[in-house]
Amino acid sequence: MITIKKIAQLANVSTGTVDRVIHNRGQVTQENIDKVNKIIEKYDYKINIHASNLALNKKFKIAVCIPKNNQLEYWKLPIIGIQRGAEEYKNSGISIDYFYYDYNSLSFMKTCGKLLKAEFDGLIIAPIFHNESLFFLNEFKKKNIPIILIDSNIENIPNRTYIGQDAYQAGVLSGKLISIGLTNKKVNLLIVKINKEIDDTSIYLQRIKGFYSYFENKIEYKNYKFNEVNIEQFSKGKITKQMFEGIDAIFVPNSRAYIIAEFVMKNNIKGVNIVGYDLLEKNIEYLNNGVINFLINQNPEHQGYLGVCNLYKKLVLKEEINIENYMPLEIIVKENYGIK
Amino acid sequence: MITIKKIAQLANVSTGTVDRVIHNRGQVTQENIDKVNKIIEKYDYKINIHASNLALNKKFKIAVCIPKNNQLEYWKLPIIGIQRGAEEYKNSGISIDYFYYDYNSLSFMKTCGKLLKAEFDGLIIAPIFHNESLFFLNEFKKKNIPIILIDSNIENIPNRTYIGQDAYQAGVLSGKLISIGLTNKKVNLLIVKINKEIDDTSIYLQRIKGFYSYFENKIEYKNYKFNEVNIEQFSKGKITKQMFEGIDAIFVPNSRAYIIAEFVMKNNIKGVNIVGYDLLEKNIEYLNNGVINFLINQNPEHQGYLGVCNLYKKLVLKEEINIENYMPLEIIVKENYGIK
DNA sequence: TTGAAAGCGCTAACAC
DNA sequence: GTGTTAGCGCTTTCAA
Repeated sequence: MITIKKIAQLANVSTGTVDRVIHNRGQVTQENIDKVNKIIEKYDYKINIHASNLALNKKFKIAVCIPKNNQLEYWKLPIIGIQRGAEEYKNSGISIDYFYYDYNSLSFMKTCGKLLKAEFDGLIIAPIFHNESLFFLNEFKKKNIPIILIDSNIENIPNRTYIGQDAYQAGVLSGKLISIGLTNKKVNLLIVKINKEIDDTSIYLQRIKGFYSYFENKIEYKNYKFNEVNIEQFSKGKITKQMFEGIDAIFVPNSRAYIIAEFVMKNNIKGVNIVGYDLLEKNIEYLNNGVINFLINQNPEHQGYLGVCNLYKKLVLKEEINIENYMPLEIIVKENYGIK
Repeated sequence: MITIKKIAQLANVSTGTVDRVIHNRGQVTQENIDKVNKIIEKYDYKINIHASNLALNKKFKIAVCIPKNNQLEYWKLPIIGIQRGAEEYKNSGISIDYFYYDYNSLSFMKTCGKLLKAEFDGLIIAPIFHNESLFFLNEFKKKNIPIILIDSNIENIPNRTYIGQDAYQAGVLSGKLISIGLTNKKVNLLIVKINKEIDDTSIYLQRIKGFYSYFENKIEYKNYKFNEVNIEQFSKGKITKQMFEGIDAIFVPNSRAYIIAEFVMKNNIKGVNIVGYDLLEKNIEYLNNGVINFLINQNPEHQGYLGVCNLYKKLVLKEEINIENYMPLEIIVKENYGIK
């Protein structure tokens, strides 16, 4: 392994000059630039990361901006992953600051405002609210730091990294899963949209789009009928038994399938397939007792962990990172849940 | 962040003494040991990995011992993952030496013999052959280096790391998958064992065990009948049409489901569910045209990648690594194949 | 049993 | 434009 010192000797220049060439700091004649680059190439010089980081003696601060997790079970999971990553890389100069927001756009914007004033070297953010995110991400860009989006994707942000599900494809898959085992001549599907105040997050809409697309232009599904109902999350009373009359299968495009499963179980409704998302405790409960057939997991814990790993790679190892990291679409049934 | 120098000042000793305490090198009075440890604790001293590695100036060699991949499509995949890891950590002093073996126990032992004489700091090995592996792993242990098993597990080796599938549970899952959509009163299942010369690898046997266990003691499956056939891999002629008479579903406990799928398709046999393992090209082909219903993926690429990551963590970052890393049991259907 | 000091390879400030 | 050099924090050798 050749070092800067050796390169300097071979090129008849000083280590300072070699360093300037390597980092494009300018102030070197073209002649010397060429000389040094030739040697670098010839001997396949690779920077010694340890020496570099020691000399830089820089600590890296990562800001994490995601929903508060004390109310939302789902959002505990990315945190767990992030903490695992933090633990792993703490001796390499990585530290983490958390910026939580409540699950509404106002709080999101406030937190982003704080973030604008803060100092950090990398950002992991769950950009739940599309337009607001678009605005702030463009602001953050000016800080010229690596930005990692988890959970929700925002395109059109140059040079950002996305870690999460391909929401559209996740919808397609749910279409497949829901149609497994449906052998009736006529099939009635129910899509249940269980919303918070605003839940037009792009993930949600794309899943529904993907779901429908699965059935498009396939003759074997020409007798499928699709019904949609909207339910407010906190008014379970609005769920009625008649919604389920004649229904063969139910698709819940967010993590709240357990609300439907609960109703189905209590009212002893038989023979409906339920497909939903995310491994919340209650979802798992109904998966285990057979009310929910399939859950699609987007591995939020791993998303968080990968977020930290990617920033470690970028900041410490100085490597390029992928622009897009889609999580595998994990199909979860009772028998493969919890295998680590 | 406190440094060794500061600790030395605070304890009124030299940096050498602090270093001796930190690394338990002995040659220090109990009094000084206590003094230094107290300060370390008080200020939560963490070693600076970069400085440490720079001073050690050590390069780490990883030996990789897996089947040759020019004939075996499957074994290309761990290599891809390993190469990805190698690329990622090459500037941190990690390099990789490959030791390939042919898929038979003699070649495996020969290669292990070479390995015994070689010098390296960490080992990634696919211990396909159980007894042979048991012997050699115990020999490798004497080198006192971290050992990572991928693909196949060997228990009873103290302090080794396993990265791979929980084969038993993978069998259980295939039981579940095969019974999806089977609504007949009487069900005939066929287990097709397609063997190489010796294919009593533990993975294979455990999958079959897990498969049967899924149906045990469940009344809803009391009308299931199980049939087994053995086929030599290279004598496809032995597959006969009558094997499939009255059969509702077929379980192939290794990666060769495509052989059955091919026969089923050519002979226009309808209405059998096929469940198999691994995303070989041919398996995917039959998954895509609907002959194979489910494939269970054990993510061999990721196994390789994780192997390198784990050794990086252990050797470079000096962190403890998990003893067991089970891959999630990925259920693959057409709609979620290839999402990265 | 201890301390002093050189050196790992790179960075960056400073002097020329 | 270029060279010199101190210093990042740790390891290890050597002398005491």
